[in-house]
Amino acid sequence: MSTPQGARARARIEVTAAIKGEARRQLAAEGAARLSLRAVARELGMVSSALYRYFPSRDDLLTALIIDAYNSLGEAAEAADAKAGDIAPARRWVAVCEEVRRWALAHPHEYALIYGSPVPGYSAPETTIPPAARVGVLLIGIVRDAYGRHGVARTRLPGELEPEARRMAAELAPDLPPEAVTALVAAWAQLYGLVGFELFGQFNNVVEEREAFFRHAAAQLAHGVGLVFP
Amino acid sequence: MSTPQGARARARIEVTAAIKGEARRQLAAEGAARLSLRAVARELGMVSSALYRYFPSRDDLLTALIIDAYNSLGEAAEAADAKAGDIAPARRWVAVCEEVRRWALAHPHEYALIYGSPVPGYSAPETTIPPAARVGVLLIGIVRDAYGRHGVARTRLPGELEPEARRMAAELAPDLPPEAVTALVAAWAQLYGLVGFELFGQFNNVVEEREAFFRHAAAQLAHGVGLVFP
DNA sequence: TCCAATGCAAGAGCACTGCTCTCGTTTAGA
DNA sequence: TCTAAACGAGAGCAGTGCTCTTGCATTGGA
Repeated sequence: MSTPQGARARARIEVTAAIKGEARRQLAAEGAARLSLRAVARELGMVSSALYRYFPSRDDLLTALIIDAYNSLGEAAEAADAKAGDIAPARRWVAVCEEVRRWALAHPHEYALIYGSPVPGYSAPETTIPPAARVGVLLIGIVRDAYGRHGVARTRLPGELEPEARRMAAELAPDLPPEAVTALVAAWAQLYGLVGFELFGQFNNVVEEREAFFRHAAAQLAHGVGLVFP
Repeated sequence: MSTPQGARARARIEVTAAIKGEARRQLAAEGAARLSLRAVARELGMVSSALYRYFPSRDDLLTALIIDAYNSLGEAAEAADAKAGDIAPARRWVAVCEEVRRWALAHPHEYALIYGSPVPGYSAPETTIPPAARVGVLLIGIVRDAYGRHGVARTRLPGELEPEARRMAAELAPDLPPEAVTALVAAWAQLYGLVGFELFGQFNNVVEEREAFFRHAAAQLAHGVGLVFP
């Protein structure tokens, strides 16, 4: 385990980790746009061209950071859900939403990297999909739990949306009613609207008590997907 | 009117407009991050340093484009509202939301510039506030109209949010009940969550029938702020 | 054990970027 | 008419991502 292959392979793993670590530091400090390969190399005492042995391009380094950010957010959300324990699904929902907001405020540049404007000329590879889905999967689980316990409040869908709702349900949560899945997907996107507006300054001079405002809005989102507060 | 001052002032206005025009073209084609002062100057047949006589920095040029983008979106939304005519407020709401989405899909880079991650080291000056508020003001007007016609559905606010809700109402729409204003601000942010997720690829492999999905979600938002569909 | 193949760091260099400074020229106002 | 401001052009600085070549060190097979 300590030396799976030769010393060379071990060194490679260590250097790769050091590059990612320094890149993450610079990302957190300055943002993705100011993340410079040369600065990372400089800080690590190596020359910029040497860095290309580990990451073929700046975009590949960014991809690694994107995956890390998704996983960090996913882990935080999952931990918050676990810590919430066996409470009403609606309260679990709010707890997870609040943790997403907390994580975003603590890691603004990472958040901007994964949920802000995409870097031009960059398209995220398939590898980012599973980490990106973690929060969504978690929210689905909460609604599933509520459905198993006492059902969810049901609403009517417009006819034009019914086939799509059925398709999404089949794809994401076959055990849930299509209206619930549709509402869930919308609430998922709306959650990030709330977080993004606060983080990117759109709430400046508008909302002051942001935590209380967010808590209320998250509770309304829960209500929208059919979760009820006991 | 044609020559308000001398030929020099007129030329200045024309050159400034040409720079903004070319910059807007490059922004639409490549995105804000790839907008290059030198490329703009090159395309206009001038040398890069000459451009600094008109815009003191790249950020100032970006600010001009941001204001234009906000105004373009605001005009589109206002036009869509005017075109909708004297229909039920809930339907006006959906019409405006759909126009916001349409504009965003037609101008993805402009949308990313104003609602995506902020450019690092850049803080929007005060001048951007009024254009940025146009869509919000329009939505407030719709709810006000509904309130004047037949009131809006009222919900209860948690106690911790009441002072903030009153403050927001006093600031944004003193003639509306605080719960309505709170719901309105949340729905405003959530609208951009829906649009951003579609535009930035978060709906890939999740939502297919995006127009119908969005229409339904926008109607649910209207419902959330107390508007009713006749 | 030796040796060829490979991995790696370093350096030079290319084509860019935003931005500054200087130098003549043109223009507008006193 | 004279002067100060505005202007375009050019050179130059410090920085960027990325490529290519050059040597050295390590590795795995004969």
